[in-house]
Amino acid sequence: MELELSLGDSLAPVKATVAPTPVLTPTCMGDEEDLELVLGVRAARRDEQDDQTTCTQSSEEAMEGEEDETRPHGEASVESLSFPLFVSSAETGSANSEMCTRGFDVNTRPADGGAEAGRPSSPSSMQEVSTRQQVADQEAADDEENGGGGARKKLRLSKEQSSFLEDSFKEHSTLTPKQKSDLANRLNLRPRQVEVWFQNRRARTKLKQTEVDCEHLKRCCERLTRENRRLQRELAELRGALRTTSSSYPPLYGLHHLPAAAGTVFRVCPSCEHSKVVAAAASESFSPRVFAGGGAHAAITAAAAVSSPAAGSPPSPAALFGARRPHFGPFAAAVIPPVLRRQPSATS
DNA sequence: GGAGCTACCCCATTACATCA
DNA sequence: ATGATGTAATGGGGTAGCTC
Repeated sequence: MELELSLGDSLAPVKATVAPTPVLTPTCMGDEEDLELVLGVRAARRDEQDDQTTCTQSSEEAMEGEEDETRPHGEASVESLSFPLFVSSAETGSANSEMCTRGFDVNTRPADGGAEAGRPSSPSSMQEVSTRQQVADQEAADDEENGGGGARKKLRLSKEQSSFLEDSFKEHSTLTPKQKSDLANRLNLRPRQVEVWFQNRRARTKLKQTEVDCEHLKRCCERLTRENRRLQRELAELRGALRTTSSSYPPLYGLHHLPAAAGTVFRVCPSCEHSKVVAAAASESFSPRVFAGGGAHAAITAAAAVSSPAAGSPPSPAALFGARRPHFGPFAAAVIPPVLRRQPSATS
């Protein structure tokens, strides 16, 4: 037995199986607890990226040459901030302790001459050139160490770095190569680190959103369960009334005096007892009116069509799938908003 | 058109740092 | 000291653009 409900100002009807177990479609959104599910996670596509700069490790050396020109000296940027990371090892924990003991900071872009160990950038100095070489050598040695099965270094970004990345993420949750290299330059990180940070940040956003969605569906399910119980009670009462009245009146004409609800039609198929709430009132609570003898499945189907959204607009997925696929688990594929899933390219 | 390459993404997982 | 938590980093798999 199915009930098609329209709860409140719900945008889409909610189809729920009445018995034996309440099941709901994941379309139960749009009520007063509606949540904004659309996130601009995938704002920038590759085809929008005019800058074809490659940002892999291997290309970082290629970028070094232009670094000093692209970096906005004197501009208000994170670089102009006094990073604890670059100034003192006291606040950044073991990573900087490692920096002290090993002579370089694993949090900074090693081959970058910009800000090593608390020293402001002075691109033209010979000392820096020599330091760069040392850093590059150290990086190479470090890479060997990692490749040789050494422990993976765990880096902690400074608060300034994190907050700057956070601000960038608020503006755009994906990166163009240019944005990536700019951020890497400003924060003295490797482009790969910036890229990974954005990936992890998107994952965290999605996880949080999933939790919110689950919570919403849980509330939705609880409400529908309550509604389901209430409707079952009413159904039982109506069946009792039907039996009572049909014993004293002819079955086709005996039900007009039953309580009516505003805007709600409740049809019971006499042959199979397949019933459906056809059009619910704006209010969630209603008392069904029973039409006996209206009876054929065709009538019910037609009535269900009436309950679909505005004429001319396509029927809701619940209405479309209802006939063929009456039961939806609460955590079907549609639980994850499609916008958060990988979207096909417009060109494909 | 298809193969190869590159870059990017998501996803699951690992590994480390920090905290209670 | 230890388990829980947060998160940087890694690796796999998929997709798209480009070149040959």
